[in-house]
Amino acid sequence: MLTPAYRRHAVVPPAIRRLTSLAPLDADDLAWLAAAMQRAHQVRVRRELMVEGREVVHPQLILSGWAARVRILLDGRRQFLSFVLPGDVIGLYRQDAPIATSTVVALTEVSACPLTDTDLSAGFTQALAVSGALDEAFLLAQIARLGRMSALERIADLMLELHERLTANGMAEERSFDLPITQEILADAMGLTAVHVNRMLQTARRSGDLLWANGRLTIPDPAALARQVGRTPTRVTKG
Amino acid sequence: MLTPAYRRHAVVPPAIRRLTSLAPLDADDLAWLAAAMQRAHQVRVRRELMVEGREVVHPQLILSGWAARVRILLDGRRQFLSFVLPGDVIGLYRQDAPIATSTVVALTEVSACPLTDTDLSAGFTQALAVSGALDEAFLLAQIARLGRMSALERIADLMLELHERLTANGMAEERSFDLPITQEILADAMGLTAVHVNRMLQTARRSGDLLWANGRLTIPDPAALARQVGRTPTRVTKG
DNA sequence: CGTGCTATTGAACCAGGTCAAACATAGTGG
DNA sequence: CCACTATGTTTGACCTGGTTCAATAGCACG
Repeated sequence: MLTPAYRRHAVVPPAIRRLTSLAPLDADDLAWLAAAMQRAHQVRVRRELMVEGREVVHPQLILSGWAARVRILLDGRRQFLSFVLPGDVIGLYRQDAPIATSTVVALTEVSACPLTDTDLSAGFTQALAVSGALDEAFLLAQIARLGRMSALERIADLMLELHERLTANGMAEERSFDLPITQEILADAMGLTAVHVNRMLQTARRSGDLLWANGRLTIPDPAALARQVGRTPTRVTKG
Repeated sequence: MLTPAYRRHAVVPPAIRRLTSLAPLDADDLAWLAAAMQRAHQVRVRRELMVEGREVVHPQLILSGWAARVRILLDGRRQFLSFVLPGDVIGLYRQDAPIATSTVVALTEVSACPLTDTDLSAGFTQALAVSGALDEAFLLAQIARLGRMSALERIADLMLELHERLTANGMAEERSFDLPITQEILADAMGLTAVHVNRMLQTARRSGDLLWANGRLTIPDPAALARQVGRTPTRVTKG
């Protein structure tokens, strides 16, 4: 067996980084994963990886780029349900003949690979289970944000969540990460208008809580901000 | 084998009614279910069926009564994440050593039974998978409501959702159902204040969209209201 | 009858929305 | 190299849906 590509590089790809952090994967698991990653395909910005109501062929593992689950109301109002990051899996359902419960759209150029049944080795199953549980936890957090937090709190809380998730797959620094979205997208994720998001970001910048410039978000003091908005790390397994 | 209790009655219990509507259950499945239901226990109003962050022992099937998943912020703000109705399953995780991602609290007296591993027969697995997918779909709907709908739309949309769910387990009439909650609970579910919920309910009543009196909610014309708020039935499987 | 919810109403207030214009910035094609 | 277009950010003035606070009323229950 050849040494997988990621072993020859200094950096482990985000998707592998994340999955191995969810459950211990052995050599077999990693080999399957490497094979799956061979089948990666690119998705252009604004294109859909999955469409609500349509039948799901197979789950997909995101390898790079940002995507989001989205729902559009009849009059055009748009709500992003969650962000989809490298290492995330979409379209994983356990029932027969599943249809997608939401549309997933690429926010940047995205690379993703299908996960066929044969990819689901032992260690993998556990990793996907944990991943699914985390997905749910993030949906719950999103509900609490939209329902009961102020605009400023929502933004701070989301940024901390993204920082947490991007840290898990090696895409974040100690106190910053690339944030390749527009203020309008952030607004549609937080149930706000772009104008108000802009103003709140300025407020956050003035108070030194959040700096966002040139596509990079900086949280000067993540721990302090987390304390301030009452956020605790998301956990779904014991130990 | 004795005839299960529900066969001797004219009405099928809501939990069984719902589960059989999610996937065909054979005699074996139903026998297991009947056995599980023997182990039912009661939970008093305001008591918790499950606590966020605590390890989950086994999943529980709700047999009667209303519950809700809830999150409380540090300063006391409360957000209900979803309603839990008879036939719903809570605490079903696929990973090892799972911890609950949210607290589930009884809104009325609740009867629930644990689902031990032995309960998970063949047909059951599919039913639980569909149930899980529906749960997720309802969380997504909740996000869209909170993020992008007006107070009136949120209430109408939620009532239609509840009507849909209660119809599935036989607890709703053609155009009405029992709604055993307070306006304050509804407010905390919709990210509003009780005062505003009260006013919007009056508006809905005046316009003839929604009538709520004596713990019973009536939707004079469900189809028309659904059209009005742009709601389509929640589906997660083909066919 | 008091005590404790829950529902209802009124009045003042404000977080966030709306509308519209200005200002970047980056392609892109001539 | 310069319009020209397109997309994103920023700002100002004004507006409104929903909140807040406080008081009243209805009702079940011990």
